Amino acid sequence: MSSTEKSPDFVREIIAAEIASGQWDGRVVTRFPPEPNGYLHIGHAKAICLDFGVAAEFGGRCHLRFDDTNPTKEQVEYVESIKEDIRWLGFDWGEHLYYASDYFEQLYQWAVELIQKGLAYVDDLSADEIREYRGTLTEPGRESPYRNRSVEENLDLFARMRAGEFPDGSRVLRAKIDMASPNLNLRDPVMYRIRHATHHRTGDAWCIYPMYDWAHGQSDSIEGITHSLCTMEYEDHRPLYDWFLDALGIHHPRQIEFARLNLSHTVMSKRKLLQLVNEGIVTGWDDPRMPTLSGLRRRGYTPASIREFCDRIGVGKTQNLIAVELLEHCVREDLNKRAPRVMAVLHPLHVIIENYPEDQVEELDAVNNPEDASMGTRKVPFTRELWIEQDDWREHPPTKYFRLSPGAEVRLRYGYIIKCVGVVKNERGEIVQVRCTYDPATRGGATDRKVKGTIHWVSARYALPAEVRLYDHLFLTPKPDEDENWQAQVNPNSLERLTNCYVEPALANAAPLAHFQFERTGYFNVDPDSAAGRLVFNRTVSLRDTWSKIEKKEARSGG
RNA sequence: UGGGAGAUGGUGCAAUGGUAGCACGACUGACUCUGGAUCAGUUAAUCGUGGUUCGAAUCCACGUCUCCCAGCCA
Repeated sequence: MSSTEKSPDFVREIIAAEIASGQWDGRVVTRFPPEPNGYLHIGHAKAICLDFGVAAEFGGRCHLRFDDTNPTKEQVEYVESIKEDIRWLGFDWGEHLYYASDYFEQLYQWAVELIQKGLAYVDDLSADEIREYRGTLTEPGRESPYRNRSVEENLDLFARMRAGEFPDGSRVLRAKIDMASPNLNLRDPVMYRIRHATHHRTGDAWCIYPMYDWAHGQSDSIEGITHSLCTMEYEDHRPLYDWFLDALGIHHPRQIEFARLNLSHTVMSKRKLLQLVNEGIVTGWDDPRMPTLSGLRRRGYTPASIREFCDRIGVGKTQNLIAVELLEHCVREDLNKRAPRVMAVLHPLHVIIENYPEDQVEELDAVNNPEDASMGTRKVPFTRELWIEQDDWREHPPTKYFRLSPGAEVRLRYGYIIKCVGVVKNERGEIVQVRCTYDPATRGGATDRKVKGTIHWVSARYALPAEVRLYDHLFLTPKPDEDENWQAQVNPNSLERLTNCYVEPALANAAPLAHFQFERTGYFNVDPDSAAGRLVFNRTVSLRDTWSKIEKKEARSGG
C-alpha cells in the first residue's frame, strides 16, 4: 500500500470480504433512501458519497428511492430539491429512481400474507394504550387483548381498514413478535396506521400507510439491494428488518450501520433546520448559512469540495463532531485551484495619487490565477483616484504592519509603489482621504526595490459598486445541540451586509454562482440576488489570515 | 437498576499481536507583487485496573464514561 492510499473503511471492508467469498454473485446494489420531508444537508452528503461511492467502486449501482410513507410530512417540492442536490453533488442514479409508494400494493399483499401466517394482527387499542402496553425500557410490555384474533377476523378488518371504513387512529396492523423483548422494536411493532390524507404521488388511493420498518426492508428486497447502509440509530431496528424478511422468505439484503456526521457550529436535524426556516432565523432552506446542500451551493461551496470533505472525514461507528474548519479547508483547497483572482474593496478608503496625471488611464496586466497559467491575464484600469481597503491604512501602525501609514510605502498589486504623503480628515477627525505619490519607474512591480507590503485596489472612476455579504458561523458554540435551548446559541452576527463595496470592472457580467477570489480577502461567489448594475456577492470563506494572528498575538503581549 | 453501540493527540481517521501513522487545527521558519498558495519543521494520543504473551491500541476480565431506543416519524 502506498503511503498516500487511504485504507478502506469498515463498510467497504465488509463488502469486499463478502464479494471475495462469492456472496451476492459479486453484485453490489446500494440505495440512498431520503424521505422527501425537507432539504438535503451535509450529513446526507456523507451518506450519498458512501452509497454511490461504494456502488461505483464495486462495479454495482445505487438507487435513489424516496421513502415516502408519511403523506402528512412530504411534498413534491422536497423530492425535486433532493434530486437537484444529488445531481449537483455529482452522482447519477440512472434509470434507478424509485418510490416506496410504488410498492404499496405489494406491501399490502405481503401484510396479508403475514396475517395468514399468524404473524400480524389488527389492534384496536388507541395510540395511548399501545404506548402503555408497550412497557418501559426496564419492564416488559403486555399483550394487547386483540392480539389473538382469528386470521379471518384480521383479514376482514385489515381489508376494511384499506377500504376506508375506519377513522384515523382507530386501528393499526401490528406484527406479532414478542411483547417481552428487551428490544422495544420487537414488541409488536406497528406496520400500518390509518391516515385519510392525500399522498403527493398516490393521491387518495390509500388511507392506510406503512410504517418505516415495514416499508424499508421490503423495498430494499424488491429492488434487489445487497447492502442497505444506514446510520447507527437504526442498529436496534436491524433485528426487525431481518425478522420481516425472514418471515416472508424473500431476498434479504444486509443492513450495515455507520455513524452520522455531526458538524461543529451548526445543527443538522431536519426538524431544527425547518424551525430555523419557519421562524425566519434564516431566509430559507438555501440561506448561505445553512448546512443544507442548497445553502452550501449558494454560499459558493463546490461539489468537489464537499466530496473531498466526505472522503476525509471517513466512515466509522464512533460518534463524532467534525470541526467546520475542515470543510472550510476543503473549499479553500478546491477554489484555490479554480477561482479567478480579482480585486475588490470591501471597506473603501479614498486615495489620491498627487503626481499621477488627472486624465491618464493605464491598462495594467493582471494574472487571473497564479496556480493555473492557462487561465490567462486581464487588464485592470489604473487612475489617479483609487479605493483601497480601510484596513490597509493606519495612522499609527503597529509593529510588523507592512501596509500604508504616514511616510510609508506599499506596492499596489500589479501597479506602482506609492508613498503616503498626507491625509485629509473631516470635522470629526476621521480620515476621509489618503494623499500619496507614486514612483513611475515601478509600474507592474518592475523594480528590485524592497517593499514589504502589497495591497489591492480599484480605480475610483471605473470600479463597480457592489453589495457583499459576509457570513460567520450560524451558531456561537461548537455544539448548540447539547443545549436544550439551542436557539439561544444562534450567532446574532452570522450575516454582515456591506453595501458600499467596489469591485473591478471585469466583474460586470459575472454569472450567478460564479466563483472568484477577491485577492487578500477570500473566496466569493455571485449570489442569485445579483443583477446587472446591482452586483451581490457572498463570501464563501475567507483566506487564511496570518496577519490577524500576528495582530492578536502582539495585542496579547502588549505590543 | 433492560437492550444496542462506542471510547487512539484539540478534532477526525489509520495501525487487524511486532517502530502508534495521516489529515485538519495550533506553533516555528523559508519563500512570495495576495500577510494567499507552496515548502520545511515543531507540538500533541491508545478511558482505567488487572490478566494472557517474548511482545497488547489490538486478545481476556472487571470497571468508568459517551451515544441510541419506550412515534400510529423516518
